[in-house]
Amino acid sequence: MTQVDETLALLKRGADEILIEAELAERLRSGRPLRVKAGFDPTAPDLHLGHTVLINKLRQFQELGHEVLFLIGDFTGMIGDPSGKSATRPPLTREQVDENARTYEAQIFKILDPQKTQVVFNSSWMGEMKAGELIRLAATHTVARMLERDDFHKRYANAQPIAIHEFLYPLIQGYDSVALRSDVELGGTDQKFNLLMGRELQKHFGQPPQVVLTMPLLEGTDGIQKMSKSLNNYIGINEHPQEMFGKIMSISDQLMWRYYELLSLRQSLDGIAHMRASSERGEANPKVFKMELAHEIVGRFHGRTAADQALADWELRFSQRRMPEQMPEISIASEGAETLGLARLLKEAGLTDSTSEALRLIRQGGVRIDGERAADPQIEIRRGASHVLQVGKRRFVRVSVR
RNA sequence: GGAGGGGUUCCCGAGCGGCCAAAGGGAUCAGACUGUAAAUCUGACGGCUCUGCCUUCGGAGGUUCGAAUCCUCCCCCCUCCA
Repeated sequence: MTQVDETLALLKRGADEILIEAELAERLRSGRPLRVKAGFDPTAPDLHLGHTVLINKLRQFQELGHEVLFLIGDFTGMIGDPSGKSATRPPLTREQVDENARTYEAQIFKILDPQKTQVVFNSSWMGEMKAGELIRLAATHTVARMLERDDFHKRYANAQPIAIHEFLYPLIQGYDSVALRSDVELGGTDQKFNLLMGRELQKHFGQPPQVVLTMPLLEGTDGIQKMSKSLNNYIGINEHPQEMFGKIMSISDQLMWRYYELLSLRQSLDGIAHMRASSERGEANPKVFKMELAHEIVGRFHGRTAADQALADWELRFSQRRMPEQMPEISIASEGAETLGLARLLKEAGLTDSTSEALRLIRQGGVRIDGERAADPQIEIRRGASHVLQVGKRRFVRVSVR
């Protein structure tokens, strides 16, 4: 096995597809640092574990000596990647974009090497482009070609609206590759169309076409749909250690193996297969493996100590059903009344969204006062009293009535 | 420009004059069970001063004892034709 073969094998791990592998091998053989591009949405500076699948791969390129072009699509952000959900978005101000970029940096540099990362904005060349040039760019592709894209195709077939400007998105993303002279572009499998557009446009502009490397999309905590903020099935890398730990514990035992494969750096594929086999034979409790995974991931973003604490806290709360050591404290004004109804208090304390919900939960036995179930909606709390209110297994608040 | 179809509660989607705060599914929340915030089962799921009252079915008017359901105008989306 040559050095290039080894490198290639490394890069292929976890990747969904490499187009075209032979071209990647050739560029690796050249020995020069490759320009590796990946684009990100400017409005979403809140990265989640799904993004880290890709970022981990970028990191791998860096470790091999290549350069990462972290593209913030502030210009394309005006369009929004045509998912069918988002219509036209209001353009962000320069200040907002800069602010978001800083937030991105704070997050990605937990994984990427700042020395080998260039953060770039596509507004810096797209903002300069003349209308005539944009029309010439649009002239390079046909409507039929655009409709081949899966999103467009489905929306068109399902009688969903497609605005004309949405067709510009793939073109601009592709043009970014021209502007950056990228050698490789990474993206999720859902980005394949856009990534290939980069190849076509580079050829059109007389450049060697970039290699396209797609990574699988990580399913969200529901185990079905891809992880995304809008579906609220995500685990953000900036979430509190306890929350992050808990969310990982809440994924199904089934989904855990997928997370191991795509997120664990500690476990080899063989190691994962081994764990899986032993839990399927009933020799090991899947909960233990899930805790290991949660511990590894929390540790990656919050450090070892925080991960240890999150694990200990989780054990305490859910395996032993004890109250957490720390909880928010809230003081509620009784406004002259001698007592306050429990439902009202729950709402005021932010434990429920409405008193209706509070009453429901009380009737369903989901509310505890100082650890004792409170199933009577008529309960009143006296002024001056202080209690631990609990809703479900997870939400605690220490409330005092003044 | 012409013809037709459609906009329903967080999402999908039924309802098409009273029995509708409105089927069903999803999401969510709670309970049971459990070595998991897994799986499974059960229940809840607009708001409130909660056995009652108030506000919802694209928007504004109207018909009617009564409208998500009928009429008028308006806004938006889709399909076909031009």
